[in-house]
Amino acid sequence: MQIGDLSRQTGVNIETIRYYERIGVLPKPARQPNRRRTYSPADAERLGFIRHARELGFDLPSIRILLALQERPEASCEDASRIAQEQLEAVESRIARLLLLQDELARMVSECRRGRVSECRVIEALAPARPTARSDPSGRAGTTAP
Amino acid sequence: MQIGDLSRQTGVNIETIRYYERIGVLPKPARQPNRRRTYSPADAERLGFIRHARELGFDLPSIRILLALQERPEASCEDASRIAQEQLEAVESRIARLLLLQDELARMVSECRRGRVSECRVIEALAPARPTARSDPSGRAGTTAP
DNA sequence: CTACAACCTGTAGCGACTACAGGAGCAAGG
DNA sequence: CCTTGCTCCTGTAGTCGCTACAGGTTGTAG
Repeated sequence: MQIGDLSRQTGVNIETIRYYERIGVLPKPARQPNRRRTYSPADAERLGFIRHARELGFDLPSIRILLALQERPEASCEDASRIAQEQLEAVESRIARLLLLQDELARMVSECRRGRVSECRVIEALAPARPTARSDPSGRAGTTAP
Repeated sequence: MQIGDLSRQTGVNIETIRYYERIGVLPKPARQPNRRRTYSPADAERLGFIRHARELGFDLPSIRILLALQERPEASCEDASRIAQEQLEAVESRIARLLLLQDELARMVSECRRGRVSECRVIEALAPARPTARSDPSGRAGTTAP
């Protein structure tokens, strides 16, 4: 099977397949005499694994670890479950954060009376706390973005 | 106020501030004789606006539009509410997607008995449909045996 | 024979930053 | 005076996970 077949079979873009090979997430495949890549069903399985993991939001370093584990059936799956646990927590916190955003955006949108910018809740809600008469230029430090 | 003060006041990284200037999201500030950038409270407000919008997930092109609108109080806020509406929809669909992931990940993690990789639900769940010891996997997209 | 598809390599671009090299300016302390 | 240390400067390159292109070769069908 050559790269186009693999691409169709797994739904992964050809360029992405070559990219995965370049960064070592997929092994270098055998080549035909004309230098074209040849893949086995095992390669397709591996790529399917990668694809599914990407869809679940795992990053490529994590996927590397999961792939390495997958090849050692007798190893403990401690690492795998830790990675999945971390991913789950990351997803949960993203959800929590997005729910807050959703709230704020929904409020913005629903309160916008579609009049002039000067009365627009969307714009207003984005503006930082205004120095309404009183200024606080003490530059309270502290939270630098991580 | 110079760039470090602005950074502390808004919580935006110094490098990011310069980046925003480079791409024209922040206007080029006045300079002191020693070439250092000087910012006004209005700049801080603008940057605060940008930061908040970024936190809400707006991309920089959208933010550019919102900033331009903000400066024209008499304009209609139609664009602003449309952008916010789109952002809201994007957030909603991201939430929906993440809830599905959360489900799948939670199932993975909870079913993992922390034994060997060969029995690990995490790894198993990521693998694509296996041919489970079946002979003749001829079904798929004109593949030839390797 | 010609057209076209599929493949090849290598490089550059995306978005939104972040990091670093290598230097300048300035205040305080010795 | 000189050093130390801080902030700032410019310019460039790296991050992540792709995606797109240029410019070439090979294979296949009509």
